[in-house]
Amino acid sequence: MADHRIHEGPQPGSALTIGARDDRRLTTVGLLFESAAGLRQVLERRLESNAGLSNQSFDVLIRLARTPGNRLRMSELAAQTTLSPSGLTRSVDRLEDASLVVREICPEDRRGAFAALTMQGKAVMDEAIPRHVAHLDELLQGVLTLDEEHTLEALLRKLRDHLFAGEVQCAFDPAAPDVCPTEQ
Amino acid sequence: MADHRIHEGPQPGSALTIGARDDRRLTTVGLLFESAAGLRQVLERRLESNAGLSNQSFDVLIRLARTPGNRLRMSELAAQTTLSPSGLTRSVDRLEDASLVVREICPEDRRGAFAALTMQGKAVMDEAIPRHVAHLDELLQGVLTLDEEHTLEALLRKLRDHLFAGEVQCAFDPAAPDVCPTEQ
DNA sequence: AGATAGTCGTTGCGAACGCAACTACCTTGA
DNA sequence: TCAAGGTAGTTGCGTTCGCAACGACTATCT
Repeated sequence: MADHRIHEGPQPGSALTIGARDDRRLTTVGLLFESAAGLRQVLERRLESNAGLSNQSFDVLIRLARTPGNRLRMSELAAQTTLSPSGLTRSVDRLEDASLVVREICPEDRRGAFAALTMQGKAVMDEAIPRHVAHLDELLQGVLTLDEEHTLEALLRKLRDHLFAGEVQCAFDPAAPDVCPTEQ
Repeated sequence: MADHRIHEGPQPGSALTIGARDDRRLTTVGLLFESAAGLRQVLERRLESNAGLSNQSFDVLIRLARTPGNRLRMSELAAQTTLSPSGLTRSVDRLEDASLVVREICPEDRRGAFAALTMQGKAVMDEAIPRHVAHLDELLQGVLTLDEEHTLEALLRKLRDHLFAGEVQCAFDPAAPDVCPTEQ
């Protein structure tokens, strides 16, 4: 059971029959959402029991852990995580309550603030990251070949870059789809 | 700006340097999450202004719209959407308040309930779905070739099936990774 | 038939989020 | 120098969600 999760093709009798091409795209984005949601769910479960961290907290922490100096501006962190400024504020509040992160004032811009990993936060991540990676390996073992993983990564990167490029650009010219500079 | 959204490789100086292979997988899942989040955000914005629907409501409604009879058991709907039973209850509550859906009792199992599209709900979806598809086409136009889209779909399907198969199986034997029957 | 266990859906509760409004600060230009 | 406008981050408020507990019903077993 638990199959036919998504519309695997519309029923011919339905009054809402959709063209096959349209349907394919609908299915693809459905798969994207389901994959992300499924992965998130599995990872969150394990992350919770391993380190007592939500997926969201882990996302913030790993970006700090992987930044030289282990600190990042709040705005930078908000941009990197898919979180609104207010959402990030609360998230950092929680991490600060848990003594994993501290806020540091920014000397050059006194409006700004850094979120910085504490010693304890670093220790937690030093343990949590390898576990997380191991879990990921275990989870993805045998699903995709190395080639397929590379392909998937490349396609997703293309998609993501396009989506966010379009978003940034809308301020200037919504009609120009691919002018925005991308990384690398 | 708005680039380097995700860790595009760890800094060599970082104390938390991670093996390159591990890093790649971390990046891939990061891309998966970001793509889904980005797409969700863009679609939601448009969906909201076009039909006054949240992405979540649309997800429920489209599954009803594409089912013969335009009705589905609550539990079925909960399984199809990535929503807990309680989450689905509230969602259907909202849709019922909006007169897009009605609950119908299930004669064969008097515990159960159907969620069924109302006339108005069907009318809304008859208009919303083509718009949504058009938006999707516009959004994805020129990002991926047809081949790439097919490849992406196939890879995502593999991934999703594996994730959910593992989830279901855990109840029986967590060590057996690919016994669960899949669709098609 | 009657007791027990399991399933379907709903509700109380607390957690997390986004939006809009706000404060504090920086920047630009007269 | 000082005013006007923009930016960084926080907070009030409303919304949505999942978990756990519950009531209603069904299935199973004796």
